[in-house]
Amino acid sequence: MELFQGLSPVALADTMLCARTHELRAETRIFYQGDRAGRAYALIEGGVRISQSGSDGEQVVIRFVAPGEMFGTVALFTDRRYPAEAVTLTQSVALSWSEADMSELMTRYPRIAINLVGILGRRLQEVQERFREIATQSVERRIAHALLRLAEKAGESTGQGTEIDFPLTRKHVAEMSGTTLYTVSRILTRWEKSGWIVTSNQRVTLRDFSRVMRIAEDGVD
Amino acid sequence: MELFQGLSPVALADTMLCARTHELRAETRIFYQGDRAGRAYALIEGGVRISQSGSDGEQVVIRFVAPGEMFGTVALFTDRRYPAEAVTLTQSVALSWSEADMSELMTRYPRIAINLVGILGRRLQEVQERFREIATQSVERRIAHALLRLAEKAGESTGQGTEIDFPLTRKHVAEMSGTTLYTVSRILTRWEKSGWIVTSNQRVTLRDFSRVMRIAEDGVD
DNA sequence: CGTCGGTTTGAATATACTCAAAGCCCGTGG
DNA sequence: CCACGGGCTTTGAGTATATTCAAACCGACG
Repeated sequence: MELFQGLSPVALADTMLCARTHELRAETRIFYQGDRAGRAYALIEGGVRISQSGSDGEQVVIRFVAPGEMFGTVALFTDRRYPAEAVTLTQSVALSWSEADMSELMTRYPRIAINLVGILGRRLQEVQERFREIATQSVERRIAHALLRLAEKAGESTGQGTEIDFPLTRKHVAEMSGTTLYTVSRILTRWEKSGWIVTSNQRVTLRDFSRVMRIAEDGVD
Repeated sequence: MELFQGLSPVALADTMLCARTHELRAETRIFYQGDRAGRAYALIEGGVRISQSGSDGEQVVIRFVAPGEMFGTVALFTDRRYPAEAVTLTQSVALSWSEADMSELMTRYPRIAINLVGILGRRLQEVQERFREIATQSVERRIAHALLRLAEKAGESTGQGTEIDFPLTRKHVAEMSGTTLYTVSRILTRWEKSGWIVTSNQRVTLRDFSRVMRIAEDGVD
C-alpha cells in the first residue's frame, strides 16, 4: 500500500481505525461518474475497472486497479465529483476512508500527502504516454501496449506464459486502446493464430512476451 | 500561484528566497525529455509548450503553460527524469527551485504538498478527458476542444472575439489533437470561411465562441 | 527581392469503422 | 445430462474518414 508507506506503526493503526471494509461481488458498481465524491478506496483483493463516459455515451477504460492500489482518491481533492465510474471485475475486497478522515490523516501525517504526489505523478505520466500512443500509433501497436500494461500490472506466470489474471472482453480492450471491439477481435485472432497469445474464457495469456513487445515498439507483425 | 496558496507571509518569503529567476527568449528549450530532473519551474510571464516524443520521433503537445502555472514539477517526485521537453513560445520569465529546496519547503510547509495534490489531480482529470476525446470523437470535434481549452487558458477578449494570445502553428494544433497539420489546415480554413474564427500570423481568434462549442459538443458543423 | 517557414489544396490511398449475420462457449434450468 | 439462451466473438463486405505525398502559395523578414 504505497500511500501509507513510511508511516510509523502508530500512524498505520490510526489509519486502519477509521477505514471501512467492503466485500463486493463481481460486476458491482462502487461509484458512478458524477457522484458526489465521499470516500477514497484502496483495493485489497480482486480487480476494479475505472471507466469514463462522455455526454453521448461513448466509454473508455481509464485504468484497471490491481490489489494494493488506490482509486476514487483524486476527486476528494479537486471538484468533489467522481470523474469516472468504478466497477468490480471479480469478487473483491476494498477499504475506504471518508473525506474528513482522509484530510485529517493527511494533515496529521504529511508523509501521506507526499506519497500521494508520487502516485499521482506516476499516473499522470502513464496517461500522457497513452495519450501520445493513441495520437500517433497504429491500432495494432496500441493493443499490444494495452496488453503489456495489463500483464505488468496483473500478470501471473503460468506454464503457458504470462496470464492476465482478470476477465477481459474484446470490448474492454477496445475501450483501453481507442478502437472498436471488431478490430480488437481481428487482431487478437491473428495473434492467436500466429501463436503469440492464447485467449480463452475472457483470459488472455501472452505466450511470446518479447514478440508482443516487438509489435508494441516497431509495429512489426 | 496556486502551489503556494494559503501560505503565511513568512513561508512565502522563505520560498522566494531560494527561487532562481530565468529570463528567456522565444523558442528556448528549458529542458529536454530524458534530462535528469533538477528543478521545478513556475511561469511568471510568457508561454511554454510541453511536448513529448516517442522513440521514433512522433511528437505530441502535452500542454501549454500559461503564467501562474507550474511545470517540470512532477518529475522531481517520480523517476527524476523529465518525461517531456519544455520550450518557450514567446519571451518569458520563470522562477525555479532545486529539488532539495522544494522537498525542504514541502516538508516544512505541508500545505504546499496538499496544494500540489490538487494541481496534479486536476491535470490528471484533464488528460483523461483528452484521452477519451481522442479515443472516441472525430478530428473536427477534437480540434474544437483544443481551441476551447487554449482560449480558456490564454484567451484575451478583443473587439473581434476571443484571441488565443500565443503563437500557434497548424502543426502544434495537430499535435494537441492527434491529427496531421493538413487536416487541421483544411478544417480551420473551412471554419474561417464560415466566419467562426479568424487566423492571422499564427494567432487564432474565436469570433463565434458558442458555435465552436457546438462543434465540440455535437460534432455539428 | 529572395528566402524560408508556414499554409493551402488536390488526388490517391490506407486504415480502421460500420453494420449485419453467424458461430461459439458457458452456465443454467429443465 | 442434455438442451437452451445469452453474452461474447468472429468474419465478411462495403465505406467513411482522415492520411500521405506532392506541389504551389503566401507573407514576413532580412
